[in-house]
Amino acid sequence: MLVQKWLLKDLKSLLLNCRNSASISKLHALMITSGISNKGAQLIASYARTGDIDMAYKLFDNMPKKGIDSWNALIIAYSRRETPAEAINLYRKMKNSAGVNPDSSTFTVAIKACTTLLDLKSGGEIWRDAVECGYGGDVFVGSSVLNLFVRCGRMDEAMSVFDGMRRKDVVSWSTMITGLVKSGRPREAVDVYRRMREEGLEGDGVVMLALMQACASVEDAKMAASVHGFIIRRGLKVNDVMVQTGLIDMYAKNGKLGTASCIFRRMRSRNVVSWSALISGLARNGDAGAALELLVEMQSWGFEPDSVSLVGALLACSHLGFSRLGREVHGFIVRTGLELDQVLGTALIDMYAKCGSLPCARALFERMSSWDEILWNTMIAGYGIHGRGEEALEVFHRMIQTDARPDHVTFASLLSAMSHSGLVEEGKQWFNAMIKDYKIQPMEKHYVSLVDVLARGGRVEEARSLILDMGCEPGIAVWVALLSGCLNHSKFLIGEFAAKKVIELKPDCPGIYTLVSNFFAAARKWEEVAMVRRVMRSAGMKKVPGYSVAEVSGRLHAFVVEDKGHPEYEQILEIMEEMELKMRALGYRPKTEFVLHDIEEEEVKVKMLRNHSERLAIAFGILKTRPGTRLLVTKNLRVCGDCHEAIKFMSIVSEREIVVRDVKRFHHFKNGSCSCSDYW
DNA sequence: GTAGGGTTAG
Repeated sequence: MLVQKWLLKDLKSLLLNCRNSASISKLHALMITSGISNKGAQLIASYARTGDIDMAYKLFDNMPKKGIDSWNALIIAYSRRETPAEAINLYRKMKNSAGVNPDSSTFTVAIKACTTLLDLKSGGEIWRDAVECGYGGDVFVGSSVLNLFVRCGRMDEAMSVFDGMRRKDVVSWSTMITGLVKSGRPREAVDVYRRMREEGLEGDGVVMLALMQACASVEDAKMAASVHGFIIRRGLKVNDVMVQTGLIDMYAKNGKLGTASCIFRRMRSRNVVSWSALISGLARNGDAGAALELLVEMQSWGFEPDSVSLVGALLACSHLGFSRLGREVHGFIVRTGLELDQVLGTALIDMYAKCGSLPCARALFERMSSWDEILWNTMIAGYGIHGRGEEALEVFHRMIQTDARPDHVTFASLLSAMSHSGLVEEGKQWFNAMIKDYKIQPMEKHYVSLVDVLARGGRVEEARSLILDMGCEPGIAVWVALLSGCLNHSKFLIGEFAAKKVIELKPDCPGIYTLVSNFFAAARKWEEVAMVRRVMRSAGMKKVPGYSVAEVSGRLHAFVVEDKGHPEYEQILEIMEEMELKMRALGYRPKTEFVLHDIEEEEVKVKMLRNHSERLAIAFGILKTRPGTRLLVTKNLRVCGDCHEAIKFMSIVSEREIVVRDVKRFHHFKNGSCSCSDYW
């Protein structure tokens, strides 16, 4: 009797404390001898918790009268054991047996099981049952079905359930906010957050994390500052690694690399995620060098890079044209046996393509085990920047034979590949197919490529009509494309029209002024040439500092214009002048119209051209390598027209293959010619 | 309900 009393009092905690199935059995036996029979559900839960699901099931099966608690205990057990399908089956079994009514936890757990399986059909069915049984407004059931819809990407359904919930707690609000962010609707996420505040609820850490992601994707500096301020004011886990990492990511994606680095430096503890967040942020926002330094530093602190940090590093290699390090990253992946998933594979393929190793890119592409849209797009774009339109088309044709759906990026890459290879008919054909067969509304970038391909082919009238028929207001890029075609084909009438539009739209980069000025010079309109210079001066435009990077013997060397600070500047000039004599003998004449300063002396202009960063980088490469070597130089702006001509001659006199990648495309210089047919 | 990753173009 005493045992029975004691058992009843503490049975729950006793059962909870049982670590293994055997000790539960002992208690179970004691319960039977003491005549306790109303704790079946707790026994089932305890057996299940220790992993003895068979015993739990046996017990359940032998129960003469199964109450809701017992059903729930078993359903929970199955859903916890990563056998959610079993949990759903059990739910259905319960529904069909008479005398039991599911309660809030039954529905919550059953719907959760459906969420794990992303089984929208069963989940919706159970949700309907819940509404029928009067649980439609239950906050737990509501949150679980909310989560189901969110995970399955059904935000509109989620929103309607959310609006119907009588009571909302922080979890339901944050599920909604997180869901909107994850499905690419950050502005609506912020709106929901505002509503939450209006209803008198404060966001917690999870909500803040979601808001940081929202700010990261829309570059809302004001919102970003207010989220950060809120975190500080509330003292909201300020030192929490997750929150700090969220802040780093947010600031980095907003281009505030200084703030991001500052927060990173002040962190008391970091993990791989925090390191990777900053590495990716730096790589994406153009500080590739800092990204790579951080990767090295990370390792010196004992953190092994994972696939995310390596993707960031590969992005940095792509930017810099650092093929040696890119290959080393690939080697590291192979050595450490890191799984080559779609994202990592894509980053590697992109790196090989942008570092000039198309065969490596293609070989890796063929060895992938599955191909998603982004992977196809990457390969198409890779051929595109190298002016290999035929191969780009071949890959595209293979793509449309699979279940991959070409998207706007696919066509942007494909059309740009057509324009870089002069495939006019194909460009037109696929532009039309994009609209008609793939139901993709053309965006400005698609128009730019098509105008480019037409104008390059000399069909400037057609290109102009296309611009005038655009559904939206034509931006500067389409006029620039038209103008370059007009310059190439000496179409001065339409060209003048385009040139005026370009000036009207106030270009913000010197290269475009060069184009306009060169066009007017070719048309012998000297007054307009002077006008362009005036406009250019008064615009006070931001001049992006140009630089070129050469990879020589596996190391990177950066050069700016007239790089007097370089330790070997004198030797570089020497070899350059030496080469120039031979180049002139072969017919090279400097195109001084590419000097956009008001300078009279021809000799000074020539000197300025000689000092362009790409030329210094190439001369350095020639100085440091043997004939026959392939040089790779990347430039952050476009290669100037005179350099383009000069490098052709440099490839002859230096007996080297010179590959220059500028912002637009690759130029392969070999034996005095370049892979691209025209400069503009 | 919990932070970081790949493709366009200039």
